[in-house]
Amino acid sequence: MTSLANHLSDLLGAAFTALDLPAPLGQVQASGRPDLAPFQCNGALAAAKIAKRAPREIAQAIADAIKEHPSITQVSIAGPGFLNLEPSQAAYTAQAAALAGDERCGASQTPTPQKVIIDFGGPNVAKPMHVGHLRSSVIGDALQRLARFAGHKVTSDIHLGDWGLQMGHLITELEDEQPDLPYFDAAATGPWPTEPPVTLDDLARLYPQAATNAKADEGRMLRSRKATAALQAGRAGYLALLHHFIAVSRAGLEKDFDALGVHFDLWKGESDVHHLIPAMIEGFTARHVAEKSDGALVIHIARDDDKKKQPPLILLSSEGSALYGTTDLATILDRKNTIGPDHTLYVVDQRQGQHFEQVFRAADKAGLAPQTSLEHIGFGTVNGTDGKPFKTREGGVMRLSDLLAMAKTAARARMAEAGIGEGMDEAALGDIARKVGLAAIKFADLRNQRMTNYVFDLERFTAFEGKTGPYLLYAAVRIKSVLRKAEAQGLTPGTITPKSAEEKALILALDGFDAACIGALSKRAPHILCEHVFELAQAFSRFYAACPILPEKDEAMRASRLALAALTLRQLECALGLLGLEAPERM
RNA sequence: GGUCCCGUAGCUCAACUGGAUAGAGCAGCCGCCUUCUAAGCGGCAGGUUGCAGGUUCGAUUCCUGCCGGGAUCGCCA
Repeated sequence: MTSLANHLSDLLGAAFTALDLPAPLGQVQASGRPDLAPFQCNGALAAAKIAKRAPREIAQAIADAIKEHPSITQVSIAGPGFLNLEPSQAAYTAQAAALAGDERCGASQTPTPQKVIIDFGGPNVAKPMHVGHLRSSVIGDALQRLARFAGHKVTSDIHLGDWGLQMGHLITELEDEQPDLPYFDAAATGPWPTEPPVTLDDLARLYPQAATNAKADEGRMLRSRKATAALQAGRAGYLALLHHFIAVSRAGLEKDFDALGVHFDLWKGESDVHHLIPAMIEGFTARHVAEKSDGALVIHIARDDDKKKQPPLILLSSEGSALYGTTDLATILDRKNTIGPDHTLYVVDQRQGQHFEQVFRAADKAGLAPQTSLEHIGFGTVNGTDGKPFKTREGGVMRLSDLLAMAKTAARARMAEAGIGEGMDEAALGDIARKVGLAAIKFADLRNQRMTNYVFDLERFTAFEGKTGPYLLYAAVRIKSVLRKAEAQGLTPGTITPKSAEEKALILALDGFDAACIGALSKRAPHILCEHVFELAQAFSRFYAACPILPEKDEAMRASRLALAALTLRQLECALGLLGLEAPERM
């Protein structure tokens, strides 16, 4: 189906074409002045430059050409040549019917499906999930859902950080604490204990400890780097430790991501492409893509027209170990061989922008993938209300699981206060609180433009009023309640025939879904969809306040409003789903 | 110091790639529950878009220069 805005754009486009002007000038958009008309077209102003004619004169010609069309009830010219368009009653009715009859609630599918990989630049095995991981998880998840919904073939990969220096840090730090473990004997070949020598808490403690020590002591750093190289060279005890670390870490991560409702097709990590590295590097060297520099093996990626100095990508450190960029290249190679993606998105902190620039250029230079097929989806850092990196009151990082628990508790308290869910069992209440708390957190994150730095404010995250996740859920829940009662009374929805301003406004809001999905995906900007869902929920709330549904005496009008409510719920739940939110039955 | 990003209401953020009177939410004030969930709805107030120039019919948006904040700059990720 076609949105009303697109339908009108086609109409205006034809009118522009008839004047020997480009059709895209006919682009119709939601009006910036909804008090004047719901839609506007600014093409006459741009056309004035091309045709060297007065903009109002062109606008008048366009208006004359379209004013008799059945979809339009009024067209007027304002200011320097804005065209204001008011759709006809027939257009509203037809559009509502089309939306109600469309399985996808008005959202189109891409005409050019692609194979897309979404790399979440996963958590580091050595560190627990904290609030900083929220962004990549939630943004990446919204993008994978949007891309799938649009018809692309998506493969998501958490892509754990499990192969670099952090493993050397963990190994050597553990050795200092428990030197008698069998893993540290260079000659030992196993078998190894099946019980992991560490817990999740141990990992969380060991890594920062080692990193701090190494920063202060060059000799300590060298031990970590040598251990990293030895691990990568295949030392059996270290590999056994690696597998323990990954298993312990993954068990914790699965719990966290499950609680967050984020799922991946692949749980790959850097260590999974280890076996590809030697041959890859050999090939690079043979083809003179890579060369020696200061004891390391590098790929030069600087270009003559660079404004900014581009340091080379380091493939092998002077200790002989692979680095972050090396495994990223090997991963691109692996994906080329196993999946053959058209496009790869890396949803990773903006601070790694330079790293990805290096990797993408190197991949292009080495013939692994064209640079245009690789895209870094950066985002701002998570700061506290003071503008500095977020810390708890005690000065530590806040764990994601603690944040989720807090939001859930706050939601539960709000329900008790409002007397919601009396008579329900504890499990059902907990499930509602979980959904509400999760919606609060996810929406608070997603509604921000991706690139700007992000202020983490616990109060805002657990707020349930205003422009929040729970507000959206609440709109859906109220519709569900109405529909339940309608069904109990044997009432059935009918043809949507909007009469009031609120009903028309709601149809227009519904009609914006397609543009929101396209915008959010093409700009990799979930906040555009957030904006749409909020406007939809708002339009519904106004309709709900102004237009009685069940108490309405006129049968046709009641059936019309019931159908409009049902349609709204369908799109609301669809859009919420794309953002990774879920509406309960009651709240 | 080089490069990049940011600066919009008291606070947190939008503004569909140059359009009309810069919009929301929170906080503040005033109304609305014996009609479907008040986690709601309506209204009021709140701005020289960091500063100064430039480009043009028109600038939060594009260009230049300042001021202020952040990120990053070869073997960490």
